[in-house]
Amino acid sequence: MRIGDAAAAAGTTPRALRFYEQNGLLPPPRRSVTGQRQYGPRDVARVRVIRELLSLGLTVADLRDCADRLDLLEEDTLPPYGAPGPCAKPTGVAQRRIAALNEEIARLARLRDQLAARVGPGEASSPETVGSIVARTHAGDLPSRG
Amino acid sequence: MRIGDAAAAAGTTPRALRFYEQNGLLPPPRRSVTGQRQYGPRDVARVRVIRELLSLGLTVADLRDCADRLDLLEEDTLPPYGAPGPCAKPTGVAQRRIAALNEEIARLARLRDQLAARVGPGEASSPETVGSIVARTHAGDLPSRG
DNA sequence: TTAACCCCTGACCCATACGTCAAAGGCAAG
DNA sequence: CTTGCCTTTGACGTATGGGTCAGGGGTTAA
Repeated sequence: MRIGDAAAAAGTTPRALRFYEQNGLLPPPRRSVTGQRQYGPRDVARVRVIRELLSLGLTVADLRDCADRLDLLEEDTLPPYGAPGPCAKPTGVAQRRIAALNEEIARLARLRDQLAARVGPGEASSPETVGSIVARTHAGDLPSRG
Repeated sequence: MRIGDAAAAAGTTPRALRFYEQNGLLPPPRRSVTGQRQYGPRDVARVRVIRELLSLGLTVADLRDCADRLDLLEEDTLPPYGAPGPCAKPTGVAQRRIAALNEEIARLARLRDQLAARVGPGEASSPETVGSIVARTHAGDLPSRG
C-alpha cells in the first residue's frame, strides 16, 4: 500500500502521515526500491489511533513521549485495563490532560464573566459599543508583567 | 517620555509598544530629532486599555477593527454607558467574544468528558497507563477528513 | 572621552498540526 | 512513448503576541 491509499484508509492525507513519521509517532515504513513508502494495515490502524488521541486533545508531544507504548497496538497481546503489563509504567498523560482541560475551562469561564461584567447584565439587550467597554475599562487594574 | 519608560509605566515592554503601533492599535507617536519615539501619559493610558482588553480575550484584530473608538480615551468627553454618542456605531465585539468563549468552553468540556470516559470513572484512582487508553481506543470511530 | 545603558529597524523564533508549492522522479494505461 | 496521477524531499505559510538577536546609533553621567 502506498502512502495515498494508507492515508485515505486512515481518513487523512499523505502529508499527515509524513508529519507523524517525522515527529516519531509513526515508525519509518519499508521503502520500495525506488524509495516510496510502503504501509500495511497495522500502520493504518496505528494512524487511526494517533488521530483519535489527537482529536481527544492529546498533543503530538504527548504521543511522542509515549510512542513506544503505542507500539502495543501492533501486537495481539494487549493487557486488560488496569492490569500491570509490559506497559505498566504509569504516564498520567490522560489525567494531566484532563486537569489541564479543567484549568482551561475555569480560565475561560473567568474571562467570560469578567467580560460579561463589563458589558452589563448580559441579557444581550443591545449590541455593545466598543466605546462604552473602553469607558468602563479606563480605570481598570491591569496585570503587570512579571 | 521614551519608549522604555512608557512601557514600564504601562506594565509592558518596548517591543509590545512597537508591536501595537505596527498593528494599528497605538497611533505613531512624535519622534525626537534623532528618531526616538516620544510618549505622553495619554499614550500610557491607551496602552493600559489595550492590555486590559487583550487580557479579556479580545484579539489584536478585534482592537484594530475599532481602533478609532479607542481614540475616545484621549478626549475628556466620554459618552455614558449605553448613550448614543460619537461611538454609537455598534460593533458587538464583546458579545461575539462572549459567545465564542461559551462555545469554546462547551467544546473543551466535551473533550474532557470524552477523555474521562476513556480513562474510567475519573475518580483519579491511579495514574493512567497510556497503554490502556490505547487499548480502549483501538476500535473507536474516527472523524474522517472532509 | 568613554562606559553603560537606551533606542532604532529588520529579521528570525516560539508552539500546533498540518496545507501548499516546487522540482524531480515513479507507475500504470493507452 | 506519452500522458497523467502519485510519490519524494525541502521549504514556506497559517494565527497569536510578542521575545530575542544583530548591527548601528543616541544619551547621560563620571
